[in-house]
Formats: sequence, C-alpha cells, structure tokens
Amino acid sequence: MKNYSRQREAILQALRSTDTHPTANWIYNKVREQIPSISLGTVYRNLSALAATGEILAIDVGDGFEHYDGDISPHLHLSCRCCGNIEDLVLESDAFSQLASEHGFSPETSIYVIYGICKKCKKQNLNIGGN
Amino acid sequence: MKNYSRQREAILQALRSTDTHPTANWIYNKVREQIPSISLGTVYRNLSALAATGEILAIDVGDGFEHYDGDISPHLHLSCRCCGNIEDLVLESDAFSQLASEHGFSPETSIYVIYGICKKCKKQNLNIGGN
DNA sequence: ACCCAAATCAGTAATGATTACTATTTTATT
DNA sequence: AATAAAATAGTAATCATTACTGATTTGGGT
Repeated sequence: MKNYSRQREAILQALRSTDTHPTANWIYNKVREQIPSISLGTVYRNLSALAATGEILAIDVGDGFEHYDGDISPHLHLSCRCCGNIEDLVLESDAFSQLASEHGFSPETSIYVIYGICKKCKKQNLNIGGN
Repeated sequence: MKNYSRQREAILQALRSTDTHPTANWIYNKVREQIPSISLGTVYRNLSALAATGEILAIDVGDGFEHYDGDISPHLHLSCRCCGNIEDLVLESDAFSQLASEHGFSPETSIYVIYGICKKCKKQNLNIGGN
C-alpha cells in the first residue's frame, strides 16, 4: 500500500502538515506551492482514494464542504457555530464504538461531531441566541 | 415557536413518521401525497429553518445527501458502508458532550456517526474487504 | 536500459443537490 | 375588510464535486 505518485505524496503531506481540517480547495492551493501544475481533479481523486483506504478521514460538518483529517484516531470534533473552527479533543477510549460492537455492528471508522460554542467565542460573548 | 404553515407542519410530520433518516427529496415525495402542489424549495427552506431552531437534526453521512432526523436526543448513528442503512443506537448518557463541556466547549447538538458493517450484512458476508 | 500495459495526470466539461429569486398567495393584526 | 409581513410555487442560478479525454508517468519483465 505505497503511495506512488508525487502528487499523492504531496497531498498527504499537505494534509498532515496542519492540525486544521482543510477542504479539498485548501489542500489544492497548498500543494500548488510545491506542484503548480497540479489539477483540482487530482486532489479530489487522491483524497477520495486515501479516504477509501482509511489513510485519512473525510469529515462533513454540514457547511457544504467536505473536510479532511490526517488524524485517523477516534477523537471528538468540536465545531463552533460561531467562528466555524473545528477543534480536536483526544479520547482516552472509544466507548461508543465498543457499545456499537456489543450491538452486533462492526465499526471501522468513527466521526464524532459536537456542535456548539467554543471557549474563545463564549468569552467574547459572540454566541448568538445561546445560553 | 409555533409552526404556522400547513407545509411546515406536514414536513415535520413526514419526518417524524419514519425512523429512517430521509433526504429532502424523500420528504418532498412523502409530503406530496398530502400536498401535491408543494415545492421542493419549500421543503428545503423549512428543513433548514427547523434544523436552525433545533427542532430537527441535519445529519451528513458523506454520501452527498443531507439527511434529516426527527429524533434530537443524542444517539449513535451506525452507518453501514455495505447497505447504506443508518441505524440508531440510544445512549444512556452522553459522556462525550460532558467531556467537551469540561474542556470549555459549550455543546448544543451532537452528531455521532460510526461507519462499518451492520449485523445483517455481516451475516450475509456482504462485507467487502473487511475483517 | 528499453518496451509495454496499467495507472495517473492536467485540463475541461458535465452533474446534480442545494440555494436564490420573483411574483403570488396566505397569515396575523388592527 | 385593509394592511403589512411572512410563506409559497415555480423556476433559474450556484458551485462543490465528479466524469471524461487524451497525454504522461510508472514499474515489472525481458
């Protein structure tokens, strides 16, 4: 399961170079610094391929863009409805996957998204209509 | 926070009449049995409005369609990569939201999706490349 | 090193779920 | 009933993503 093409390597590196959860277009622009001739289609195709093999994670937070995550360990995504930032929170153990297993489901990947207001926005009282 | 229009009521009822996680188009066809003249745009607009107020849940499993859920209690969505079905699993307590709280994040909604193979597909050995 | 078949590429066109728009109808209030 | 605000049906536009095509690159066998 080696990554053959220079383009795929660059895409994977670009994704792993950040702790944000970039979109295909962000990665496209990032990789273009290194390979100016790369095509957006190539980025999409490789991201899909990498997600299919489980090397990366495709995570959808409902903003109309597919986001990608180089960290495939089960963790929480805290999505702020105010600033749009997605924060990671490491899990000691994935109790939910274990629960799913006990109910006959065979888990492969988990995507946990909690929507709300992040600490920073809360502090600035930027929360809209919230508690 | 009353639901004024007949269309919005019908949309909400259609969504609550099923334990599946339908798409906007499914709901559109369902409501058309009752209100044949309803517009797809109306369905989208009301689903967005209902999701914004938290009366329903918009859940994205990465198949290119937005899915909606009338059950807003925190629960697991077990998404089978084989048959595409989304199964619910009730949670006794939402430990993950509590964990997020402890880290300064103010949770409002949680969407937990576990991808894998469901019991039925597993039994039929329909799992592709799986364990 | 060279050849060849398979895989991947860049570039562009097509797709299709969702959103925006507009003129009309419905609703709530006085 | 009159008025203003909100919601509707129908249609057109948007735009992230996918499909397609001919050119290029890759890796294994000789």
